[in-house]
Amino acid sequence: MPPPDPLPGTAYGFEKTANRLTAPSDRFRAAAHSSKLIAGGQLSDSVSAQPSSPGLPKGAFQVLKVALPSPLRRLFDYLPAPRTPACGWQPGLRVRVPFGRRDVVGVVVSLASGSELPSSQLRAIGEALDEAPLPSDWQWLCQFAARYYQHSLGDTMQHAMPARLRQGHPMAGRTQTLWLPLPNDETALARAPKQAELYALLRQHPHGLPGRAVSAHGFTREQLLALQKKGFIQPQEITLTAAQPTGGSLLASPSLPLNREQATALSVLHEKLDGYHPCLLEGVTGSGKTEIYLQLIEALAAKGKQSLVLVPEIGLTPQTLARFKSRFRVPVVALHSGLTDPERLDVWEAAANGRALVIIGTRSAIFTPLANPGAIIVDEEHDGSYKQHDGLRYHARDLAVARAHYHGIPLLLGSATPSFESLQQALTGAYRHLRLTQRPSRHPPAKLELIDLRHQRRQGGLLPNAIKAIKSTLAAGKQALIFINRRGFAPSLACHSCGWMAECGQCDARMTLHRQPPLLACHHCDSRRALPDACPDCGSGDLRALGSGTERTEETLQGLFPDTTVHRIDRDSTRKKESFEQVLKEIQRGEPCLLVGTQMLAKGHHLPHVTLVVVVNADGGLYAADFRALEHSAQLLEQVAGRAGRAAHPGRVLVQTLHPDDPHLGQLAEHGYGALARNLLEERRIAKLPPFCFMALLRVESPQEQAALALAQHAAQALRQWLKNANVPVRCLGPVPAPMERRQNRYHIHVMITADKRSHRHAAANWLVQWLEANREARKVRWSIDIDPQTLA
DNA sequence: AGCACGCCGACT
DNA sequence: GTCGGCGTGCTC
Repeated sequence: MPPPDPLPGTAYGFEKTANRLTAPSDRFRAAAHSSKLIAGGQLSDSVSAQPSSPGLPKGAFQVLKVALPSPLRRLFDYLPAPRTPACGWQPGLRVRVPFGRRDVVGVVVSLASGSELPSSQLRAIGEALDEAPLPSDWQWLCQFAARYYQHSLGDTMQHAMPARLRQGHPMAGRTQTLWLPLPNDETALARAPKQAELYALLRQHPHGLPGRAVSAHGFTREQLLALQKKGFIQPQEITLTAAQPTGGSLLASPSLPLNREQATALSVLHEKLDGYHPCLLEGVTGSGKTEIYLQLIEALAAKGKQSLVLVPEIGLTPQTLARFKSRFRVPVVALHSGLTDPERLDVWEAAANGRALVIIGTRSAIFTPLANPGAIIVDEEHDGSYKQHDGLRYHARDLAVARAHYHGIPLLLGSATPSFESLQQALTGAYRHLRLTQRPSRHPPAKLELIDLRHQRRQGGLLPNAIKAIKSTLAAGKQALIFINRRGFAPSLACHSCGWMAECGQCDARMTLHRQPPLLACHHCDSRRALPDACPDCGSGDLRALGSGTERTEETLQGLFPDTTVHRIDRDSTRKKESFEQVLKEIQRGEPCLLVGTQMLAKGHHLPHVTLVVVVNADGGLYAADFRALEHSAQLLEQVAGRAGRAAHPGRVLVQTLHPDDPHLGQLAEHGYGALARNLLEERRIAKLPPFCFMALLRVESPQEQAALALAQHAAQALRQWLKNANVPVRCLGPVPAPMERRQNRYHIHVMITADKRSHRHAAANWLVQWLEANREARKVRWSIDIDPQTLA
């Protein structure tokens, strides 16, 4: 049976709680039904939080609907715990409940007067974990994300809260024991030399030392307790906070002077610091986008408002952080992978209660609650790391749009190479469009020089002309960056006698040849194999490496330039923590050297001494099946090219290609990303591809190809039937095998859904998910739905 | 997702 | 005789 009403608001009792979760701004109420919420189109009613009649149920409620950490897309009814929390029962309370035969942490979503189940089947909440609900903006965002991405609300909430809260730890700030010295007669410690030593140490710290520092000095807990017993010291519990308010002026260091473009952009932003104002800041590499962010943050901080800054995964470097922290005297906190769980909770709390004025983080930071939201800034908004590729498959940039709208605050999307979604919004005027075209160095961005790979000998993937250019760059005392998008020594190993190729046993992929250490590795699963001495098929010893990866190019260059340092920078070479930072520091010192690396090098890093960039092969995205491949490839090329000549020296960018006549590549080389992007947008419009349509992708996977295919087929069939009957204008394609059908011995099948309107796509995706949840066959096969998929792989 | 229950194969 | 494989089903 098809599920009931797939259109607005059946899941999660959403309407019931929406009234408690509506935006603080009145503007939101007015706009809720008509505004463009997410890049690229109208927000459907069915996705928004609908303001509804206020108030809790009139009669005495009897049950609490709780979101639990489970993939099940529904809420569970519970009776109240014996003890009522200080705030009374209300949505947003974290609770511990019995679930099956274990105890789990959940969040109360709504109160109801009764349950569909007889009360004899209901269990009581174990306890409320907090005395006040979780922040309402956080609740709203979880609700929104769960609905928009068709994900379990409980699971979404688990994902969106810090691990400590997920595990049921109390919200109260982290405490630490400080040991304070008391005045006493130390001669009494003559017979306890260790204790005397410890006492002396603490005397030097009249404000106390934390226990950890004491043990770091080599003292034991027993010694501390002995001293306490004798009245020499006393412990003090203090609450640690991520951000201590700091007095005095806002800025720790002065703002930088702005050029005219920057000043114009900033004054436009300053005009509207209140209300939802989405804005695309399209600025070429080195045009000073960060300075705009900093001065916008400054203006908001002056009014006591918080700024949430999202940066790409690899963008959250100590340097970026230092730049923000050293500018402001106000509390700046960062959410990065290096934090411990308690530290993360600290940051969360500091943001939730308004103590932290600047919050910087990667993708998941979009779920940080804000007490006084001022603006959301998404740096490098086109970056792929904003999209989560498993579980809750959210796009942090899109949630940022939704959130800025909800709060009624400005949204600033910055990029040198904007995503087509954001660019289209800017071109239609839905977003304000600010452009920065000047670089402080006054050099125009280096043009790409295409060089023909066909019919030419190459060494380590490099053409003679490229090698010549590298040579003269080194001779001039500069650095060159060689960009290859392939790790390892060579992308494959082949037998020249019989044509055998090293293939992964678990994936439809070739194995990559590595030299350090020597082995064959699959880059799509974790399988690796020893290097064969001879061809496993024909026994020939004539095995050859095909193509070049970073290792091979590094080796070739080291051979060609034995007196020059060659740094290889990829996931393999920088596996050890800190080593990347170390190498970057050395590079920034400016000795002539060569950098060979993957994407890691392409993005964001300041490499002032690089004057030559060589792209070993630009063809990766040119003729790929994925309709976004060209967009991503153009972004990457433009970003790499931006590494050349950032400081006082003009740069060159050599792009090796098998298709020097390709019109897209030609346009990128001649007129830059902006021109190509605008052109490709027209192609997308004609082909009715995003951002001119809305997609959802059903992925089905199973170790048995037939099982995956059968489910996908039945799902597609059922959906088509429903679309026809309900007269919903949505297209359904497939099932088709995924581009790499077999990965880790699992077969991947896709069904694609496209619609002209977001609301129609939402209705179809929602129906499909409910059909799958109710389907027995679907329980045996793994499936997931990807809303706004970024890649079709 | 967990975590049971349940019914068939090789082992102390 | 049991330990344990993963199929099936449930969680308010």
